Amino acid sequence: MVAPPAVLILLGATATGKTAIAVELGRTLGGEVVSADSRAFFRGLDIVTAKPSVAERRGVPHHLIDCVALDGAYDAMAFRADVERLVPEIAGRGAVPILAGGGTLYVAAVLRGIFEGPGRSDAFRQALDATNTEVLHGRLADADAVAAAKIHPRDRLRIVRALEVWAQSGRTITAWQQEARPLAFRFHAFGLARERADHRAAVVARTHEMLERGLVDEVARLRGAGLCPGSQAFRSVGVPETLAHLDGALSRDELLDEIVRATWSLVRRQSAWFRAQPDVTWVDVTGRAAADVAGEIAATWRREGGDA
RNA sequence: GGAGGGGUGGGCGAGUGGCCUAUGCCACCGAGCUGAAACCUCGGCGAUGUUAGCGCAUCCGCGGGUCCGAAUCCCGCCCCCUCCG
Repeated sequence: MVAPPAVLILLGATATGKTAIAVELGRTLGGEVVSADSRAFFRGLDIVTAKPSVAERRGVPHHLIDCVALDGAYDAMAFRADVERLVPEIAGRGAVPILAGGGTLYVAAVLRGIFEGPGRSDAFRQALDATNTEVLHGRLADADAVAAAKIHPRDRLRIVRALEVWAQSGRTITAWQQEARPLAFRFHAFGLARERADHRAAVVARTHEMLERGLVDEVARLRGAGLCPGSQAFRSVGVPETLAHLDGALSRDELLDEIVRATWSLVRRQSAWFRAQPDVTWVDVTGRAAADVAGEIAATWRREGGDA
């Protein structure tokens, strides 16, 4: 019996340096990076998402970057399927699969698993458009009391999803969720932690850098290329803010402040989620070079026989 | 120098005699999250002194006063803004 492939997972909020550390790890361990960044999927979002350029990847193969059109859609189930396909391919080449990213739902879909019930139905959702959220919550309470108790009456997104699953399959989302299983690989998760003040400074520096690299021009170009408000790509930190700046609603300084604030808030949400994850080996990156951190992670990985 | 407006918790700002143990927003902090997740949602949160903590006391520019009761009314002072000289 062949042991399932081992996967190195690198968790880190925005601006913890995980992109550079993943590249270092790829070089030291002989690995390939699978991006779990919910924005790097989209073609065209380069500067706003601080996507690593080909030069920055330094010869380390990267997957799931630029795999979706700007106005396209992607979701956690698709991501899981991609990872399920990519990991054995990478391991088959004798390389270490390095799953790196800050997309919490996407990482969860792999680590915790995601149930295989019915997918999204736009027709179903449209039919609910006119109905008040609390009414929908009441309907959910009738169908699935457990889910209704867990989901706040005002959390429309999740209420709708639960009703959608119920309507399409005749089974409750609660029942489905219990069947979710992690992908059948061996995982070792490393989390990158950074002291708050230092982390905050990194967010500011990163935002300055984006502006210098041409954030405003990039977003202007994307608007011309059909970036529309309803799309997933539009909902990226920095995009709405920059559009407001292009329309004259924000000065350049205000734009900077707004992006820093939105990014920080993202960092906090990501951190809260990662913090709650079990079985994560935490590594403090404060004030350290990427190579140094990667060296520590690689050593632990080898010691624990990650690829044994 | 004259006339008017204003000083409220980290920021903006409401409150103009008792319901102020000061609304709201922002920032900040925490939490939830199972096919949009960089989404969506909920909670906490003024200052100082004192205390192990619960708590208690004081604080709405500063100092007095009126009143049973003052962020709110009166007097004085300080500071800011606008206009006139």
